[in-house]
Amino acid sequence: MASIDLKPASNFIRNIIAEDQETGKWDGRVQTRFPPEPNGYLHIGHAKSICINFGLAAEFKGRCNLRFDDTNPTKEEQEYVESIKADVRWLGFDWEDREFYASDYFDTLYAFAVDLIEKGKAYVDSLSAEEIRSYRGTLTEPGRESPYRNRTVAENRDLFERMRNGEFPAGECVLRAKIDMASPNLNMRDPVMYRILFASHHRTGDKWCIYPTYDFAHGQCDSIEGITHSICTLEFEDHRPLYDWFLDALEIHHPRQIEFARLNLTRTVLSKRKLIRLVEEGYVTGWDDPRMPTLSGLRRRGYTPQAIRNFCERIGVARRDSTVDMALLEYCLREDLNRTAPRVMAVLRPLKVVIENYPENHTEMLKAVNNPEDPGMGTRQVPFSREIYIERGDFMEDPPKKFFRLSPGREVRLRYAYFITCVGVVKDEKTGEVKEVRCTYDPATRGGDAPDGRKVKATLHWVSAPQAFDAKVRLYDYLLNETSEPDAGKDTPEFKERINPDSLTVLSGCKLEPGLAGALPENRYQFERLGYFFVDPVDSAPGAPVFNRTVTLRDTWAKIQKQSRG
RNA sequence: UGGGGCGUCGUCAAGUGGUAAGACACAGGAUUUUGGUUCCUGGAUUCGGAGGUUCGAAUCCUCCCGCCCCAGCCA
Repeated sequence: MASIDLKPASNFIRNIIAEDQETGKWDGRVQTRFPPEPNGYLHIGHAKSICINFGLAAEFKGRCNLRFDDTNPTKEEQEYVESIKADVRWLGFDWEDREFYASDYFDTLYAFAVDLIEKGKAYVDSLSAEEIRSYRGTLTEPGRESPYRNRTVAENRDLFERMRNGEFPAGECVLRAKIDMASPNLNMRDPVMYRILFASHHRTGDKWCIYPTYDFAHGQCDSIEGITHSICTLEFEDHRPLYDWFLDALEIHHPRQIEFARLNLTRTVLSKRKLIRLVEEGYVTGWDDPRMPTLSGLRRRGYTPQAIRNFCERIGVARRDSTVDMALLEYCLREDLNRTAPRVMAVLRPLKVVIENYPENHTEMLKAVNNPEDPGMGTRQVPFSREIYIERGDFMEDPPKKFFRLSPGREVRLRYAYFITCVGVVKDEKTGEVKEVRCTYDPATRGGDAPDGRKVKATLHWVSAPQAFDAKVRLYDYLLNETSEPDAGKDTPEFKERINPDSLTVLSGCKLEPGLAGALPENRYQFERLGYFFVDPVDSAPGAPVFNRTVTLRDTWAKIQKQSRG
């Protein structure tokens, strides 16, 4: 089936590149990169960046590199590079043979540093970390120059080499750029270029005991890779003058940096720090918990790469801070799943219905359509018998005016089966709870059409009791409750107070049509009238699938109920 | 109170001097064996505010207001 790739809409980065192509600024070349730090899992905010970088490169017949910014061995691990690669691949992007690491360039970066020392533009500082901080000044006051700032080139060269040789303990000294301690831009107040870290690196092992800072590495890595458009988020805008300074001082290729606003989403968190707290404090089961906005979480929830890519195209790219409504993500998901997911009948909260005038010990097979949106997906047979299950919520003994499902005396259609009429209920004597509904059926309505043309207001899904397959189903809801503050500003309650205690509901004994016994991990289905479900690849066992609700169907009735409740 | 950004419908977002795209959400209606899908229809006399330039401004100028980022040897 044709996919639903959207035509690109105008955004300022696309416009810049298009203009560069027209003017031949980069000789028609477009080279971007997605530069994650391998210190955590990717989330949907990263997906935005991935789609921008890989998407723009593809659109303009360019290339996009995958580069790991692994300059801090104390935080980075191989496990993360593997998960990042898996996530980017899953999203549908291919970096071919262009898998790079900042650590690939450590030798070059070291040479760059020496070059700056030779040019008198870098020096070894022996101030402590605390001293450097206090010498830096504040937002409103200029900093002071380090007493070590005017060491000779020879001395700096010697000291830096000794740093590299491991002659100093961590923290003893650092290499700094000699720029301007009075700059109103704090990034220009002699930033640290190299620090001593006796940590083994996931790729270079113990080869180095000094590591470049992000600020000294990022721009040069982009330069080395011949990046034309260095796309990053807004918080790096203040660093741009510094990157420019390094590139100019080093006299090397100078990419153009373009900043855009990071993604924020309602009803969830996207900051790495908060995500870690959710995991570590046990609010979720892990980084791939289906409630998490991580790509691994969304994948396990049942999201499709196509839906996420379309979402990223629809949200646009701009420089203003914004928070996208989760409803848009869900819209993109349903749009994709509606076309592709086979329909099936499943009763989550079963209520038994006995059809009094249907023969006992009899079973017949009825034809059901697999996907009304795609006739090519064919049909299947489902069993029907005297006892069936319907959804508890589809029956009301004393219904309000707008409820038009089953209730005493009312006739409804059982999808693909018969019209049935409620003729009575059986209640628990003590609690008054409805235990069973008694109905009669009209044999003339087989398949769901009345020959006399009479209409019915509702069509219910159902599952034949004797053949029903029992399974566990998990219903997921948003991680966070709604906030009255539209934008998560300073005055919003601490996010933990907003955590939704009902983000997970586990249902067992759900009644599914028998064909689902063979559901395989990662299969997707639409449970008619309920939503889209995904067979969990971790918790399912052969013959015992566990279904995760990916997203509900749009539910007008639920909306009406919510409104009438006030 | 230093520097850097940003303010267009409830939420995203086009638009860059010629008279406010689109999407989601929302509200009506039609079709429907999923209260699903699909399909119509409705909505900013107005672009943070106030002045100014101009025949004409969301787009140019001035002032003001609000929000975000920066004081890691994190990225």
